[in-house]
Amino acid sequence: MKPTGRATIADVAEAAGVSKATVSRFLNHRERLLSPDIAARVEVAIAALAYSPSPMAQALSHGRSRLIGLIVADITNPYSVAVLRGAEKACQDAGYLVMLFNLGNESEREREAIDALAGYQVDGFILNTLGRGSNVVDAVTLHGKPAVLVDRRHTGMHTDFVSLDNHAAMQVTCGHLVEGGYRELLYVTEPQKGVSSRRERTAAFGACVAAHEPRVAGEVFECVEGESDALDEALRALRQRARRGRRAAVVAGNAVVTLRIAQAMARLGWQFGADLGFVGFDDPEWASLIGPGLSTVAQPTDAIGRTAATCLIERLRGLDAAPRQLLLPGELVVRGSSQAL
Amino acid sequence: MKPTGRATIADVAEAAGVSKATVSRFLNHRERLLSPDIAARVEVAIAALAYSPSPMAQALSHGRSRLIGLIVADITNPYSVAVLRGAEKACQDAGYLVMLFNLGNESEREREAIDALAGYQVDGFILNTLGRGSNVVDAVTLHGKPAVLVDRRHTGMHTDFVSLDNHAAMQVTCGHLVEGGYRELLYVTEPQKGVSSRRERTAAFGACVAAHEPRVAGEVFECVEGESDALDEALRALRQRARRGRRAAVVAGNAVVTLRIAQAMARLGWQFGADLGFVGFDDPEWASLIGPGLSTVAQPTDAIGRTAATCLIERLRGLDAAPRQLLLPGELVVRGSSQAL
DNA sequence: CTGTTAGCGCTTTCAT
DNA sequence: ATGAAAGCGCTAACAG
Repeated sequence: MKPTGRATIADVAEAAGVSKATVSRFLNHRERLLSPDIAARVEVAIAALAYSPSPMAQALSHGRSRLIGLIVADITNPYSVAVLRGAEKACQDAGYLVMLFNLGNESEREREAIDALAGYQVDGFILNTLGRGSNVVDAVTLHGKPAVLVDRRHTGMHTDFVSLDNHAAMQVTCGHLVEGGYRELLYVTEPQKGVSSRRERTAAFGACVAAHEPRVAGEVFECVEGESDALDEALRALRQRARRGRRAAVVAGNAVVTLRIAQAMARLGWQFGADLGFVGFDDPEWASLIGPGLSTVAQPTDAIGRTAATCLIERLRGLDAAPRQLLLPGELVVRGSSQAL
Repeated sequence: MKPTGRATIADVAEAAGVSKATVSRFLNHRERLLSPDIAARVEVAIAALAYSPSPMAQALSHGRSRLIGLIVADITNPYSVAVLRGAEKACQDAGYLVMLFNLGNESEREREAIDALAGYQVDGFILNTLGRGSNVVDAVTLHGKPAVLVDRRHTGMHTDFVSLDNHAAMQVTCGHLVEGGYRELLYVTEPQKGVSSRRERTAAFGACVAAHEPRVAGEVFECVEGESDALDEALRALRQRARRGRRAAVVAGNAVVTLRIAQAMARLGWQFGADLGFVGFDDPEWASLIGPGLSTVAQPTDAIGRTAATCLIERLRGLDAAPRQLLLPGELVVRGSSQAL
């Protein structure tokens, strides 16, 4: 047995009585430039030896790895995982394997991640990263590989971009609340910093409120990790404002915030819907379990991941169009927490 | 510019005025067999060219890839993700990269996954797979790579194994319930099939009940996906039995079942604790939000992943001990759903 | 100590 | 249509 235990292209060549080049041609150009009888002999030999080519060697020689590098800001985030899942599926279907790099929320590691992945000759990148310092731009373009951004834009980055249609989703959400009689709205987001999705959603919220003014009033609260007192206070203030017949509702900017608000309400002993309207972004599995049910904006995470992978693979196959923006629609799932009066 | 854009070992060699072999030695054997002045020259050249070796080429030549293949039965499962996270961290710390393969619950793909990963010369495997048909055994040993199993054993597989200490965890759980006055216990699990963790937990439950007999009675219910009626019925039956002063409690075998039971209770309009005691396995984020709080057995998922990776890396570094079994302790988190009377 | 030489497994001109 | 040979970037004998 060979050191690796696996048959090599040389073994197949010998078994078939042809040259390595011929076997390689059979692999890559199939029927195109091979006489049928030779092709048949090679095919038999391959089957007999259970040969399968080494992607590593192929990558080294041909420059392609059939690998896609996926960089995720925080794999703890269910949203990221859901996207990852969709992307991974699409990649596998297209014959690509995913190499995963988790930043664990340490944005400094972005560069490291890209370099590491590039070292393995990944054919392209799917990036769902922090995006504060956009040094990614250089890093990626430096390696000359195509990339697609998910959920978070990088200013000045000339690539495909896939994300929830934040503006439309927010519009539906606010519309639903206003229609249900809610007049005092509070939007809670994680600190916006440079994260584009957070800024877009916040901006969209502002626009929606503006569109309904002066019937409706809206505020934004940045919810910092660990400072739950501040959140409680913000909720209390919201409820104060609601007193004179204007129902109040809170809108959460993402899954993390949704959870924090739910925890805050539990601390305060309030009921969703009854004491305060509530719509969460992202649709956690527990949304239907809690109180009268939690209304949410569900993201098409699987489709987002899938779309991102598909975009990238199209580029890898040579598509040379202008950078695309794919905004997928969210779905407002109405449950008890935002019921009309 | 070179085709890849990156400097190669040859470039460095030329810049330093030495041979490629010397550069390679500098990389791999550092100070050992190099004269200080040459080493210095190489070091300068490397820095000047921002050279970093191609892991691909190294893998091809030296047989090592610094890659670890991680196969996961279902990345949708938060447990798997948590483990993945821990493992990925430990791998990165040790200079390894993770190649992820998600089976998406299709056990047939196990073989495909192993072969694909082996093709990329992964140095070893971390397996959290289905384990019904243990053809994995052959596949892995065939490629002659070390592997560590997480959560699920494969009978006859001669490798390290990392998991929750199911027996101890179940013992604590049942002890807690019995002490709290619960006498009619129902253990709900997904269909056991060949999955070792499910069988172990079920067996442990049986043993615990036996230890408390005849004071305590216990039953096991296999909860099939989609057949929620059957689950409702089982819960009703449990409550029937509880009537004559014997409090009843249900124990969930994993996170999926925990969720299903919570949903069933919502359907039935029952309250945890009050109407029925409840302890879940795995500690979902919503455990504290629902009703009086859901008691759970929290798994040390991060430690499990970390330990698995560490085990594997030790093997890669040459450790040649007998297969180890690392059972990590769970933690019973008591909340309102299993309160004593 | 250092350079030379051969591969690792595959693709790809360039001849034939 | 097929084979021979060079080379992808690196490591590992083998010589000096």
